[in-house]
Amino acid sequence: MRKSREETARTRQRILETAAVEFRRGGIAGTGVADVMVAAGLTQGGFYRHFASKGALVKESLANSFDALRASIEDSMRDRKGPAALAAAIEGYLSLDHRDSPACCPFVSLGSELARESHDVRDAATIGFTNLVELVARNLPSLSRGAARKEASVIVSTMIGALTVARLISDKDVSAAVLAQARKSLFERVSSGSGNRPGT
Amino acid sequence: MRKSREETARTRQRILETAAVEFRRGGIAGTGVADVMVAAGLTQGGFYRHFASKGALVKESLANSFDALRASIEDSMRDRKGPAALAAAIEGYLSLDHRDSPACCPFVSLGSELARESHDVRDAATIGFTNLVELVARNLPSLSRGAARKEASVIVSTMIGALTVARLISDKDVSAAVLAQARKSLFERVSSGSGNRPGT
DNA sequence: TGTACATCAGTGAACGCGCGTTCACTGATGTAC
DNA sequence: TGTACATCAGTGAACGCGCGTTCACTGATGTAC
Repeated sequence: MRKSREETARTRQRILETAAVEFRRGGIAGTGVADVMVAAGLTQGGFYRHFASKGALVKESLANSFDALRASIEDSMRDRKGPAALAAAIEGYLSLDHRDSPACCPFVSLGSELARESHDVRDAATIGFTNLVELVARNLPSLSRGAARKEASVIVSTMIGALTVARLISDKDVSAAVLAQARKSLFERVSSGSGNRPGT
Repeated sequence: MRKSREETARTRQRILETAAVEFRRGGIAGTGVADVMVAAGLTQGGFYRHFASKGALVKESLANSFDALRASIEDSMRDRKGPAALAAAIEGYLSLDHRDSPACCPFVSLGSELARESHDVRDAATIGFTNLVELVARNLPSLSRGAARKEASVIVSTMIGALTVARLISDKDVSAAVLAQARKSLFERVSSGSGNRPGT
């Protein structure tokens, strides 16, 4: 039953992409190697032909998730720039669809679990967060580079916090209101150009 | 080895308080009944004299954690009022000490896990969040009741988001910077009284 | 180009291990008289 | 108030079960000549 090199590479990629979604859906601790393999249409025994351990899969699939998040936000900005690009990104990120998606932002779907992961995984998270901050800062042209980064850090923190809260709350009205208020506040913040006097 | 009624009640309370800390330290999925019992100075067999299941312990101990969070924030406000009270609360919440504490805010230490918990637990989380929003809103006297609640929802979301990010990031400088920028932004936001024009 | 053999992707069953839960047992506490 | 018995908090071992990982096996693919 040996497969060709190309098929082996495709299988590995399929496991990786399946895992990225399954970990976000069920949590890292809550998703087993067998769950991932069955979801990828395989049996668990074959897993170790592709990865050395569950930890290796976690590390690699999360790095992919962070990249995919950045790509998804860049995509939501399309060819807009400045406040219009940020507004589009915020609208998509703080939407009910994103909240209810199994492929939700990894900082939100895995936030508290990531804090207990290996240094490797948390290094990938650091890069992922820094990339998001850069992406937002690039669209705050009225601020200096340093000030834009600081402002962007707060904007991204608010987005992650609001979506985290919206997902864990059981009351659908409160949840939708948390998203709506964060959207409104961030819209005003990015359109006023500078938020509330970021300095130094 | 039967114990008196008072001692039984004290033991139950001890298990509850131990569990509240252990779940926040190691996660719900990552903390076993035996871990909690050993940390409480007991053996695992005795657990079921006090609780029907691990789920029942989770529900009850998390409700306690949400109450303890409110009490802790109220305590950090002491007898201050308005912006001064909020500044004190923000400073304590977004501190390095709080970030590194095993008894960290449950919305942060368990955020992504809570989204997958039972409706009961998430109901408790809804009440816990609403209570924090009320506490903050009460100290925004320049705004109408409704506007203050909306503003408070964004402030609390930002606090939770910034602390979540600060905990999962491996780079200590970036982590400290995320907290510092959120503190600065929120200080300005609460001292200006209205943030950025909350409406409706 | 064709043949013979080595490789290895994937299967399905098995392995320890730790988990939540149960249980027989103990002896101090609570209750009935 | 004192006595006899029932209750039950806590112990320590055991139970299934699911997990991550390993392994013998298969047969198609890759390689050496």
